[in-house]
Amino acid sequence: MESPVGLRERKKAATRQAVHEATLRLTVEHGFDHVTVEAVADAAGISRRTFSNYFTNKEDALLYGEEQHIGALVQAVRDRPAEEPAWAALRAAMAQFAERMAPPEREWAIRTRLALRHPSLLARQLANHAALERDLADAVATRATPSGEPVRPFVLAAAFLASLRIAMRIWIEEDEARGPGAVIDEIMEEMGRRFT
Amino acid sequence: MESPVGLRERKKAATRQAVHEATLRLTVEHGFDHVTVEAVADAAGISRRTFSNYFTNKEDALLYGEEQHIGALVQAVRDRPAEEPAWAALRAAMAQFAERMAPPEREWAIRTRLALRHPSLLARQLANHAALERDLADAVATRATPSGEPVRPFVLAAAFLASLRIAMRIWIEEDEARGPGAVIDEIMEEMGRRFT
DNA sequence: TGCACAATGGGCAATTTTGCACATTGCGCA
DNA sequence: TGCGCAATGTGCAAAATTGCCCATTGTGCA
Repeated sequence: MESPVGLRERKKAATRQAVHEATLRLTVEHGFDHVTVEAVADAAGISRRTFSNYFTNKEDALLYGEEQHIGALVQAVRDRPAEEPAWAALRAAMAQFAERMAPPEREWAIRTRLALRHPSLLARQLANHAALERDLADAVATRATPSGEPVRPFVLAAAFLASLRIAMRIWIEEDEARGPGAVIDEIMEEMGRRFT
Repeated sequence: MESPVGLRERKKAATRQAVHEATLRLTVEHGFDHVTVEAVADAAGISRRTFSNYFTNKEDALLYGEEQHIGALVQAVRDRPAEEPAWAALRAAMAQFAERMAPPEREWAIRTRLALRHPSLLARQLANHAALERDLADAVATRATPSGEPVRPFVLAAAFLASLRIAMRIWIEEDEARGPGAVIDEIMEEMGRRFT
């Protein structure tokens, strides 16, 4: 499945991930402004200087995970069989993508959202989101849709991402003890009726 | 208490310790001859080449822990108050030395002893033991003893180490659920009556 | 208002780790 | 008995990490 990556690259990836996670954890715990690069470096077991070798600043380190997820999701869509209809491909990619990551905990999800709501991060997140929407539209552009107008892929991608956001919001707000995947399924199902 | 060691040195020490522990664990599990340097390096998360940067061979890596303990014990004796009598210093050093390391588990101790009983290790262990005896004798040479003949320090050190070996043997063989420290105390007490 | 100071970004050299090549050694098996 | 091969030790260059440096920026306090 994976290409035979050497020790060097594996360690680099592990360090990058560790730095990202340390940044996220400390930010959720203390707030973005109260976390220093030095504290992150300490938590990740590297020097402050080495932090700079991996990320140019805290924002990069913090959003790295999200950007990874975005890339992975887009790739998952691209990897779906070419003949699969657009909406089905999006849902299937989401499903196999979701099962690859640890099930998020409600409390943590809430705190993370709060932590990420920070001025110096918003612009970047907006841009990421736009890029994701564009890439998803790209990835399903050649697939079958109910009617098949040229503009449709963008609408599809937007609807898909909107469903995702809505599902997360509902999951966070509701009391039921079900995972986010279940809510996502529900909303996707509802939204999907309009696009299949 | 500790000198302000930098990140670099701390990491080096950690790696060296990790390599040693990986060597010990794999040796106990599979036997000295069935453990390759490569396997040790993998288990320690470093490359085979880096192993060579820390130890010249498996023997070194395996006996590193023991040699560390030896050094620590000798140092502990040296750190005792100068006016403390010889045997008391040895016992006190042993006590404070023992409480610094994790309480060994019987099964593990047995396996370790067996694993270390290997031709290519024996000579080195003998030498280490002799050195320890010499260093301990040195460390108590200036201290008060019951009669104070010049040769006495060597006898003292030998008796001390013999007590240690006997205590370990008894501890390994007996069924009682007490730690090795208790047995050591008992034997030291008995042996000590002849030297105080 | 201006200064002291912490945080940061990045240049640079020293040190460490890695990957690779090559020679040597010891052992099992044809 | 001799060959094939895995394991090992080591030289070397590339890459990564660290420590130390200094300039810049932002902030709180005198």
